[in-house]
Amino acid sequence: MMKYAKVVIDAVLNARAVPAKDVAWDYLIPSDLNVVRGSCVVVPFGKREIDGFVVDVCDKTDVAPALLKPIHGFATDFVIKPELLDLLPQICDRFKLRPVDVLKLYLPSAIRAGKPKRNGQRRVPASLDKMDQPVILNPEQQYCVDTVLNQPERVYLLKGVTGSGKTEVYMHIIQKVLDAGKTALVLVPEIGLTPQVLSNFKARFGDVVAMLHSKLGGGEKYDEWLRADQGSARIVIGARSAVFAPLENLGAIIIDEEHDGSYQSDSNPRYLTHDIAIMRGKWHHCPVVLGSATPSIQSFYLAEQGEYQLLELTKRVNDVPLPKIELVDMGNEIRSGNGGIFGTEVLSDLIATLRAKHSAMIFLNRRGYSQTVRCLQCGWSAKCENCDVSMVYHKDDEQLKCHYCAARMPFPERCPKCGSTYIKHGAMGTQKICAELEKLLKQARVVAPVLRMDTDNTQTKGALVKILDEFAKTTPSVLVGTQMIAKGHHFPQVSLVIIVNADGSFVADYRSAERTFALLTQVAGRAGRAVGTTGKVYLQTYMPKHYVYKFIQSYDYLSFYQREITERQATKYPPFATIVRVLVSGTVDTKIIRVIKEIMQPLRDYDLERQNFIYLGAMKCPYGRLQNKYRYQILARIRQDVAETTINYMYECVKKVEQLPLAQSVKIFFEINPASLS
DNA sequence: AGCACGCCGACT
DNA sequence: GTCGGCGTGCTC
Repeated sequence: MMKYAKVVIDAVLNARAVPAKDVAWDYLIPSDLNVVRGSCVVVPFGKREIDGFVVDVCDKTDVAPALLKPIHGFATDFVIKPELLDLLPQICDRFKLRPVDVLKLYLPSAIRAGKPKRNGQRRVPASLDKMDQPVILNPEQQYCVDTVLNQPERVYLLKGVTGSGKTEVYMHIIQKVLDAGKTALVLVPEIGLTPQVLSNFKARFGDVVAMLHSKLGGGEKYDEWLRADQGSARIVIGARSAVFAPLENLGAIIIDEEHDGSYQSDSNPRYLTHDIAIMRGKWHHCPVVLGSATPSIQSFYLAEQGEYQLLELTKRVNDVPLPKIELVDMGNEIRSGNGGIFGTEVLSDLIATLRAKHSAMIFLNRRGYSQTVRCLQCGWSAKCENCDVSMVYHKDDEQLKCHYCAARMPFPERCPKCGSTYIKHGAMGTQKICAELEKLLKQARVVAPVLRMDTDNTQTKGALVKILDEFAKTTPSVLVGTQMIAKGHHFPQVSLVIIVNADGSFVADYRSAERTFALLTQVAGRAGRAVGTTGKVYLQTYMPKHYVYKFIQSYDYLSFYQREITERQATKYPPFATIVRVLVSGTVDTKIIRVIKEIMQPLRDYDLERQNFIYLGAMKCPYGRLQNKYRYQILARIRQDVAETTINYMYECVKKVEQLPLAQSVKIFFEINPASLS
């Protein structure tokens, strides 16, 4: 009997063809090709040859026989696992994505393209001795492991303070999963995916560990993927995109530091790692463990509602006390005549710490030398010509850089507008802190190297490890850095942490307090992780009365959560509402505005009838132009009880407008609970 | 995206 | 007459 394949094609189609672009196309399966559900094939399409994904194989078709063409061959030998194909409709519906975009996540083009030729050696260490033995668990840890293994069909929220041994809990669960002949998926934040994490797992589990993340080179990525796909790697460790890892027979899925923002993708296709992990967990009847010292408000709420089961680790392994956090009122410092970077007491303590041969970490939530460059005479400031943002001075190469596009310009010696030489750096970045600090230490006659770590000097492979190694082996020394110094690294010799400007992570969005709490708690946790020392943390702020600092200082997650969830309920923000953002961008702003109006009209009518929206509005984006494209958005806050139907209606409206000739030169993005509104 | 088809004005 | 502009529609 003749066999037919339903093929989702990977072709960029004209907006006018939208009714067709979301569906599968029928093709004949030649008898000599073993095409199965999940095959990735090459098919003729018009006069072209394109890649396509076989989502079904059947023995009848509605298409006239004369129109049918045969599949030409395979794009790759990899076959998408049945589980992931089963989840395809669910994932598309949840995030309002096109099937082809999700299929491409399942089988990324780097993998489809095959193994590139490479000259280098395999970078991922092939094997390590199994030097590392399982640690005996404390009763709390053991209880967590037993609960997860005894009731596998659940989602767990594992809340444990820094240093309470969450990793050991994960490892014990994974060991049992392997013993049962199953596989495990371990997801970590992008920034936390260091060689250390991998080598810890390799040391415990040996060669069955594979690593998958976007920074791997083509050849390595292919190798690791292949090992997971064929089953020779039974544990996959990876960042966000590894949630689609081709593992069969999953026995556990772990999301470490589940509150981390990198689990939500910020470019298309946008999805939330937790949701995918939970769908896979359901399919495999396996547990999903979300671990964090500072769970996201969303996850803790779901645990409170009984959707997830809460497990807690309250004791720090080794009973090391948590560092003492002191708030420093920087407004006060200025009023008493100290206009420097550090509070008076902070600086003297830093010097004392270094003299006592301990090291220190200085945390700043911003990269570059200074945020803005301004002429004091005429007020000119350096703005990117393609984007509505200020350019940032980078000292390494004496350049002003735009952080949103490739624009660069040399630091002007004279103001381009009025010619004056009074050009001032505004707020500080890591580079400026380093320079200032070196001066201060010299004055105090303290000999300690100042190391810097941020996204600028860790782009090249191995750079990050090199800085960390140097910091670890040089005592005393100071490490100045952004977010990335906060994650996971363990430095026993650090007894002091300074958070230069705690307020830096506040931006106007409903999650800023949550983000600040998680980030600063984690930063604080870097101090005093060694037995016998009590660490100290200075938190410099201009808002010392802000509630988030009170709760950070007392390490009181629960009270923080209570306050936050009460506020969200009162103000109707997630999880008590769902936010939808429709972003429209393009080069002609009048067209964008017309598209926005077309989408808005039916939504306004819909709202008049039903009042499903707590808020509905259209506006220019905070960054109204990026990479020379204008950006406007529709923001909707939807009552939670009608969220699903309202989101579906909004999506229908967007799809309709997308088909209009008017929308042909603009791009429309549809996001549910977006991570950023800029 | 490409390509074909078809309906108009401008030309050897 | 017919050459070629691009608006419209289709690709299993």
